[in-house]
Amino acid sequence: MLHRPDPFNAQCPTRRVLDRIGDKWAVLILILLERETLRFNELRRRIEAISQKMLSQTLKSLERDGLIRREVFATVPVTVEYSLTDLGRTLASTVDTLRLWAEAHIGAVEEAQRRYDRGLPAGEAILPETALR
Amino acid sequence: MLHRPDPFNAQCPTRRVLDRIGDKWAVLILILLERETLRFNELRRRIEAISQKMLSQTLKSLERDGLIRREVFATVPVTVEYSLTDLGRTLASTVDTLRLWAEAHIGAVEEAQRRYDRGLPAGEAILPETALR
DNA sequence: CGGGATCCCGGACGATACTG
DNA sequence: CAGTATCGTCCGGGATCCCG
Repeated sequence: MLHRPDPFNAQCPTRRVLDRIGDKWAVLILILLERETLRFNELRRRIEAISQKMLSQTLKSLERDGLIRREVFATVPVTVEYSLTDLGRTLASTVDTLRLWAEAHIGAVEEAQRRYDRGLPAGEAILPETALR
Repeated sequence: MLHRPDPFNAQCPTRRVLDRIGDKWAVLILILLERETLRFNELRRRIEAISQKMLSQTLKSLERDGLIRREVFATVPVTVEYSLTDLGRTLASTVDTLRLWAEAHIGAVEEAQRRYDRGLPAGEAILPETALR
């Protein structure tokens, strides 16, 4: 690579990758598939409130990125299984730490929100004007 | 907590936290602030293509979540500095591993995309019908 | 069952102008 | 400098129908 990746440059490929990770549905799908291979409607049932359109669309782009594998079995009716590729597995484990963070710190976040909504006092100092710069 | 967090439940708070992380701008801001304290327009310049509206909006919700701290200095014109809170720092380091993943695997992702766009051969097996289930 | 195609709405987002 | 306010647009994504 001729120039180092810069996610803050709008054109940089790593920025696009970051944006994809930023997809809320993609994150949930990766976390689920890290645990087990699932079929389309199984994913649909597990991820509450996702529409079939978004599921199908998100699965397709994850497949395009080489993160998940799509296997079609010629049964009637047809069966389609989704699983992580090796590449996808490396990402999924990273993404799962985000889930762990969320579960561990959800309390602190909610408390911060309540304080902020009350009028953001407490914890945040009001700076003296002596601190001019 | 009475019931365990379930990010797949649309109402679960951890799901909302995950969605916030899913915010593309939030991720970039956290990564930048992990490195150093920055002022509003400094952030604006560094994050290419962000509008002042989105920056202001994202900063506000990050502050509300207790992830960043906003400090106003009574200079003329006024100076505002943004920095991570302790809570924000724990998240930022996790998020930064995503950036590292993106930089490390961007090549593999782009190659997968090219293959997919060519007609998704190579690597993906066409299953024999004998594998009926 | 696992989607694709179409229609359509609301909210996200950008551009611009104004202010303390 | 660091925002807020207003407006207008665009498109993400839900709903629905259909098909192999």
